Amino acid sequence: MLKYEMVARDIQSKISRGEYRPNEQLPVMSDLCETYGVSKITIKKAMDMLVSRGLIIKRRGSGSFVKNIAVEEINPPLQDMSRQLAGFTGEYLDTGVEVSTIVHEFSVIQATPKVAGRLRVRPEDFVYYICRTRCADGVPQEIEYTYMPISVVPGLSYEDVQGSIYGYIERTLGLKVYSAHRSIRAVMPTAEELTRLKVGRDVPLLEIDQVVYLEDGRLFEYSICRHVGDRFTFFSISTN
Amino acid sequence: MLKYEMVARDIQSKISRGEYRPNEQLPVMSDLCETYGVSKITIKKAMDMLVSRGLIIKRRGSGSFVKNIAVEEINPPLQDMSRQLAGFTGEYLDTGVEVSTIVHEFSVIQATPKVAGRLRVRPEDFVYYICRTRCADGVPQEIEYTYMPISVVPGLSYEDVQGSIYGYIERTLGLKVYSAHRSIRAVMPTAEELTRLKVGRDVPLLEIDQVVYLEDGRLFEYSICRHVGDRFTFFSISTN
DNA sequence: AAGTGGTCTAGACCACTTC
DNA sequence: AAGTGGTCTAGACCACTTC
Repeated sequence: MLKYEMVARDIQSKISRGEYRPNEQLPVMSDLCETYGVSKITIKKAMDMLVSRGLIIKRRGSGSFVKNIAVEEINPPLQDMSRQLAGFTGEYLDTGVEVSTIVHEFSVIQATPKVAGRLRVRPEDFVYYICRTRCADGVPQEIEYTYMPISVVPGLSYEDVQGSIYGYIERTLGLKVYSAHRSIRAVMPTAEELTRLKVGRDVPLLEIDQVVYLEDGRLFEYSICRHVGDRFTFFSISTN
Repeated sequence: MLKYEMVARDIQSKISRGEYRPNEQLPVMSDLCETYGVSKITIKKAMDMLVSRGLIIKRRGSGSFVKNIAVEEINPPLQDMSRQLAGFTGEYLDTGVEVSTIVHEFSVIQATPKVAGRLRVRPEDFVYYICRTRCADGVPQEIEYTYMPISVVPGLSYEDVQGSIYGYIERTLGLKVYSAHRSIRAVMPTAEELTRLKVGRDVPLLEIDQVVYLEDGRLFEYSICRHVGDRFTFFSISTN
């Protein structure tokens, strides 16, 4: 266990136990160095983690303070960022929810100009096109329109597409998903989506348009994912 | 100018000029130390900034790589995170767009249980309730339902509410907005919103539910903001 | 003037990947 | 074995806030 992780974890547990209370000033860094027997830069790194988790605030010249947050928001931290890249299957891991998939289309096509632009391949290059409805306990949650260059994700089979594509990429190909660039909008379902998602025509969808990168910097996915409005929430913490 | 900022800026400009190309490996840290005449930890901090901006990827044991991104995405970086806390007025600063506001309601009420819970005040405490439609060049963009404890934001006047509340908080009260915790969903407009936002009943809205914190850790705002669907996009970059 | 957190260094040691 | 980035230290110096 890394030192800064241990310190961050300990301070976080003190906040959640009420030992450090909302709006209270935390001990100064030099005191924390003594308490934990670590250097200043290690304390700083631990505090920076707590800032990015939305738990504390730092002010140069004045000190660090616990945010006025509810205990429920502390543990686990406000959003489970670690699952934002896990994919649909990963999202429901260990939740006891049964995930199922309806494959509407799985084909290899030549990239349209728009898809080629987003995937950064040439317009004539071959890409997989996959359209799937993802369900939780049998209830449709989202519909995905996914494009992947066959050169980056070779050997994808119908069985993989019925299950977890990320599972295939990580376990079979040995690649690691690294980051996603997303934009989010509200949209209405198309006629086709109405039946596939089993929603009324007055139900809005949250559309996430994203490109996803591997650990080696290569772009392997462009996808548009449309979530049923009343069944999905996206979390975000911004800090100055 | 801080050293790590200078280094980050220089590497970023080399990426945008094509000197470092997509998927190319960057010089190793020890070389960058020599090139810029700074220590390893300063290089690391600069590279970490580029990772969080979505431009590069780091792999322990193998090196750092430029992501396969389009030049247009590089400069300015993928989303202007710095404006995510600027408020509606700040968002349009220096864009030449004329921002206007329609105040539907501005009152002091006793916090309902829900609002008290979100604002972390007692249910009987007084809070401002402000409902406004915000327009850009006369076109309605969003409707805001805002709650603020009068104890944290004293002296708010009708004039402030017609303009920028954040301007009042920062310039008159001398407080600084620090961070926001948000959740995002897709919703349909109410009958009232149809007329206020001048949209059809088939236009979805992007709802952002947020609490906002000051630099001293105090919670000063709970707001629900509903953006017209085809006129708003929210950006996000996730990294493992 | 005193106290806060932020930047930066030189260098030791470590975890991981590649060969 | 060699090369990569990551963690950590002790300490200098700095920017900013508070009194």
